[in-house]
Amino acid sequence: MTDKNISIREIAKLSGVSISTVSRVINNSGSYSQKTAKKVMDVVNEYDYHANSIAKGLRQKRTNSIGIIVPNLGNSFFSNLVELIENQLANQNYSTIICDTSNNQVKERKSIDMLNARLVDGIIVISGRTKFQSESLNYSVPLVYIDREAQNDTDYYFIGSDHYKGAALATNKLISAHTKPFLFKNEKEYPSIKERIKGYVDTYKKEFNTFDADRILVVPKRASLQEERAIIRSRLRGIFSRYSAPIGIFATNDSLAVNIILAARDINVNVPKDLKVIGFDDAPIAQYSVPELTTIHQDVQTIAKIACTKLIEQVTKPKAVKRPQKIIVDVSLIERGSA
Amino acid sequence: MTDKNISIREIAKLSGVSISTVSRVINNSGSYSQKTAKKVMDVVNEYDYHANSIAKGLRQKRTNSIGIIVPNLGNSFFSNLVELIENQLANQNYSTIICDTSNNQVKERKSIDMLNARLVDGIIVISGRTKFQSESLNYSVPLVYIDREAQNDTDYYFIGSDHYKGAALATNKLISAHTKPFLFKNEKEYPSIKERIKGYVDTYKKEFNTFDADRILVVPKRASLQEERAIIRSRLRGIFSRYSAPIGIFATNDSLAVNIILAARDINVNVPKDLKVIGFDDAPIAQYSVPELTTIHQDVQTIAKIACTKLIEQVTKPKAVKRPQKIIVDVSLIERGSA
DNA sequence: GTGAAAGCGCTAACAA
DNA sequence: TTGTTAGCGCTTTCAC
Repeated sequence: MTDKNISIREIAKLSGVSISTVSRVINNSGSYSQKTAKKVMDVVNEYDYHANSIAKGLRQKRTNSIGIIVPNLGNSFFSNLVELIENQLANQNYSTIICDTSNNQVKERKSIDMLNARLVDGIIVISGRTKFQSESLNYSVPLVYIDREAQNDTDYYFIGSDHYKGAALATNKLISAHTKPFLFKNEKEYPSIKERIKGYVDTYKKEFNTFDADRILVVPKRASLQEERAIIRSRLRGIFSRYSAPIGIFATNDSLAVNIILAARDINVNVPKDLKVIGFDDAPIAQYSVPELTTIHQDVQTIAKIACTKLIEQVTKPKAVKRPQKIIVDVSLIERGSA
Repeated sequence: MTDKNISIREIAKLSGVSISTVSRVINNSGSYSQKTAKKVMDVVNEYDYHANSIAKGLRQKRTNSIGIIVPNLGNSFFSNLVELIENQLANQNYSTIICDTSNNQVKERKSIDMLNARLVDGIIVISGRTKFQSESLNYSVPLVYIDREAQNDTDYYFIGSDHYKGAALATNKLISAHTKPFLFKNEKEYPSIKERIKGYVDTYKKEFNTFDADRILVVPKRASLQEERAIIRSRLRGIFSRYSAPIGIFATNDSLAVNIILAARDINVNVPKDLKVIGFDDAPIAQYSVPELTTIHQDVQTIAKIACTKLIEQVTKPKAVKRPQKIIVDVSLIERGSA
């Protein structure tokens, strides 16, 4: 292990040509003879030379790196997305600078400044708590939003699942199982969650021509799962005291849905016989509950692929960039045992 | 949104001083009067100037970025680790370049070359399938290994959980519940898993003065969880046909452990009465099984913290670097319902 | 086909 | 306290 990276200048010296010739050969640009190419490449290989991408970036104003802003890697939906995106980008020789904002707006702002200073070629913004501060970008870097649209920012691509349709699928499934479904949600209402609620409400109204707001129950976040399940149990008892089985519940995410199944078990309610539960996301956990969770599958693979394609398209052909688009990716109902 | 980042030269011009003075002010280095400082900062704020970190990096040979190599972000242990590390680093103004190698050695090699070319100030390598190819690094960048030691590479820090002790804790717990515990494992044997097995075997031998290799059962990975559970069921049936309840099982990871609980349920074996199961990792899933999983908690928080501290120590005080160390982080038994 | 030279934006001697 | 200047390693005109 030598202690220093060799530079293009030394390669030039060692192979007896000029720096510019070395540059041409290793970048396969301009013209050069096969003979010089071989001379140069031999030295390059011998010394395991790799161009300094910092210098290259400074010179070209193009760093072959993409920033990715994510609210919380602890959430499997996000970490899967990031993994898939990183893979796509790496295949095209882009490196990924990751910024986990912990759902914190100050960190989000700092991340953007940092990415900006690092001259990233593009940024992928994955859903976060609040409106993304794109106005704080002081230069025009290609931007793609996933899962949550930027408010007041129609200049960029947006890619997201069809949350509305997913909710409708779930609700209809519950209705056709002879229930008048309830909706369980957490407190926070991200735009994607709003869409799910809307899909549920509309579908419900369409079927029953009426909708009573207390069909929507809120499960606040608590420090421990135990406390959350206690809250769910009391909600469940409330429902079963006023309505008769079977009851249907559409939960706005899978961990909530599984917690409902577990709470039901605690109070001896049979799922799916007396209680039918459908979640959203198709998180790993959906396959570890008893019964396994029926849920709406988000096509993370496709979302990641489109996001990368569209971003790199903008990066490489800034001229050809069409009017920004809103791309909605289809979802599907995965029937397992819970409904 | 202006279309171009303003440079230090323009700030200098606008505030009527030289670029070196601007540099001194924004970096709070050298000396300058309060008056010039104010003049400069006013312009800096007005134009929302941020130093170009690429140029800075090229000049200083220090990029304030850290590379992190991870085998698979889909694994919650790894994604949690990465999230915590990213947070620590961001607090100290380092950005994180992430490389998900998908457990693929070619990608690992490519990642290292890339990080090398990007002049990262340090690299954190999180456990992967095979020996980390540190000899391919052609310059001496500080390196910290997490969860898997580099073979033939004693020049760097290593931080990992006390897998051996964790396994011993689990095994002893099972023994004190009057079982002669079995061990369930997947095919792959990472070094950390090897330690767990060793801890189990040693503890078993210590108690019973003998050890029979078919106490160790292998559950191969399959395309679907259903198939894996079918295999587990048959293993379980085999055990119950030859031994009487209660049976104890130490599983080398939590998802395997939860699958065992689910398989047991399928064949009407009561957990924890007739079958006691202990996992390893304390993954999120451990709290979603019925009964909840008793498991060994890895202190990811501490691991991340030490890794970052040690790495940044090496980055900032290369002289002061002590002899590399192997740091073992304590683990603990979390008693829930499954054992 | 090849080389010389300018310069990307910044920091860090060194002078003044 | 401040300014001048020389590069960091690379690409890219522009000559030859």
